[in-house]
Amino acid sequence: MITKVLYVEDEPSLAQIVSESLVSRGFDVKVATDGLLALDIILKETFDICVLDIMLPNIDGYSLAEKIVEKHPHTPIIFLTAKTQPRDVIKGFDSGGRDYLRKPFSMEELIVRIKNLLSHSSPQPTEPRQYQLGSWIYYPSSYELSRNSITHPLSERESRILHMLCKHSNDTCSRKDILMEIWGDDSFYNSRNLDVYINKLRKLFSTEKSIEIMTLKGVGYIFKIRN
Amino acid sequence: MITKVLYVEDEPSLAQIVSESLVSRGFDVKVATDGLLALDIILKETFDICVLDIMLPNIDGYSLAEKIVEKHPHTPIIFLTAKTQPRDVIKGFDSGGRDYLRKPFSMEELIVRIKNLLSHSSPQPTEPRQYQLGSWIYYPSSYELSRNSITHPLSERESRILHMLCKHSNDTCSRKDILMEIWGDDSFYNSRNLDVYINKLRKLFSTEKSIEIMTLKGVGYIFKIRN
DNA sequence: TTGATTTAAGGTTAATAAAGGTTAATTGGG
DNA sequence: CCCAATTAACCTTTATTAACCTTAAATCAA
Repeated sequence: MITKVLYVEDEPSLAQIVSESLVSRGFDVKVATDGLLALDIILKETFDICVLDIMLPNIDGYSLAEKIVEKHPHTPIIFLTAKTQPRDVIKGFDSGGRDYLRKPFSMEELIVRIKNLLSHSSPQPTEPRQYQLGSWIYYPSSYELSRNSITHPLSERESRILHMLCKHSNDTCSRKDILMEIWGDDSFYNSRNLDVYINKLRKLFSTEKSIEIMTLKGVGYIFKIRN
Repeated sequence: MITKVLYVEDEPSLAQIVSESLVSRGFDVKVATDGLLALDIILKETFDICVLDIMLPNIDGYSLAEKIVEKHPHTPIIFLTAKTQPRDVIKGFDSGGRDYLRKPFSMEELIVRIKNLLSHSSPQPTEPRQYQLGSWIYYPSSYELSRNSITHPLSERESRILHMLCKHSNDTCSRKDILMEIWGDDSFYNSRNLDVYINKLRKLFSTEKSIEIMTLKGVGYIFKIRN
């Protein structure tokens, strides 16, 4: 498989030479020349690895790294920068970087470090397009459940909550995380809103012996799927 | 858990200062001053991470790295060396290194790179997924006990306390540790809360002759499992 | 030294508080 | 008006606190 690299560097001549060099070695490189542009790209596309300069227009590399980790925790990030102080290196690792290479650098070294990270980073767990939930099949993208060629549409809330439970099936899914993810706010903590949806989902799966939404009081839920 | 570091460096003054610095940060450091000695050590002991100089008496760091990878493929290796040429770096990664730091280096940077490798390459010591407790089987991840195909769900508190007892079965488990682990606070020391749960667990296992939660007054509990 | 007494640690049970469940009514945007 | 989303009212379960009891180690008296 071809490796997709996001390379963020604001100095055009450097950007071009490094990018060409990576392409010539078989990488599929996307170059962004400023932080805000890079942010747009990472929200839309996924990459196998990101190579970031730190001093960038609009958003610095550290903040960019944090955003990347937030969205794709398994994508390794290498900083490539003229900042050579230990505290910069530490900041780089703290913001989620997995390697830090000082300018000037050798292209050979960059390549070998990229390969090192790629070969030792856990492969991105690819998100399934559908989930087998007992006798139902759940399609998150179309907000529906189907069984024996009949489909049951889910509302937006129902589907997003179910999707979140599916992504963490057989593992704890905290009430707070669900509230933050679905409503972007956990001051809902006292509201019964989430409970209403859990109740709906439980009713939906009430006939499925292998499916259970278990409550962990004070913590959250476990969506149990037995085989 | 304390992190065991093997540090191989033939220059005594550097070896001492780096080793002291690692120890002061809570690492358990073993220093070897030549390659052959280091080889002996890695054949007998296991480490969480190895930090290697390259130019060493008897066996060079690259060969040592290869030996380490052969025996413990998951133990990350950092090279720490005065050799600064790109081809040396490449050789380092080729021989199984996972990072390469040039001398002179900052102690802070070494620490942060060690932590980075440890946090991204830990094949966690696999913990049992189930425990045989008399005629019950306990599944910590699903918060349930099962016996003869009937399952008994445990509440969050019940399960976490039982899990902790299981992890230390036939060994003392201090009251304070349980309070800290479950409630994150041992000012509960005077509260009867933990006792209430111990009481529930005892009732659960009251019919099991081979299981006993024994009290060590002023200390804690021993969860005895006889075979 | 020995047996009684004190006392701190833990055990037991019930009551209370907090978190969550359920159902129905209300809200608010197409 | 319709329907998903939310709020409200009330119910159930689990966690915590309270009150009182038991036990065993430590202290004390003879």
